Amino acid sequence: MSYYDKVFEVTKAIPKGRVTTYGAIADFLALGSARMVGWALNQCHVMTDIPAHRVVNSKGVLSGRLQFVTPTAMQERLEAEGVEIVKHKVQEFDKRFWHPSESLDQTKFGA
DNA sequence: TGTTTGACCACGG
DNA sequence: GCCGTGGCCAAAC
Repeated sequence: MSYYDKVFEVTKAIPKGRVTTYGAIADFLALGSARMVGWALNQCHVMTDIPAHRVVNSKGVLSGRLQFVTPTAMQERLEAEGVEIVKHKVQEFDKRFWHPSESLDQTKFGA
């Protein structure tokens, strides 16, 4: 399983209405850096089953929105799941933040 | 082989 | 708020 497959697995495991960060995924998978996560997610546009809109940067900002079909698609999809977005930032980010270790077993991802 | 780029992060000015 | 710097690792050129 390559590192981006792990990123996809974790991303797909993000609960609806919750968000996580590139850094959290990188930390959970011990990939070495959050940049790998961003790069992997950049590839996800070809994957139809990856909720990449639930992944934001460390400040809760939808930094990847420009990679979606439309710059607003990411926000709209999040709002459809109950996540409020203002100025491209997740509201109540600390409450909506989800860490992979909260639901996943790290030993399943390579450890 | 070496350089640039990227949906990042943290810190500093 | 903006920009620069250093670190991170893989892909593309």
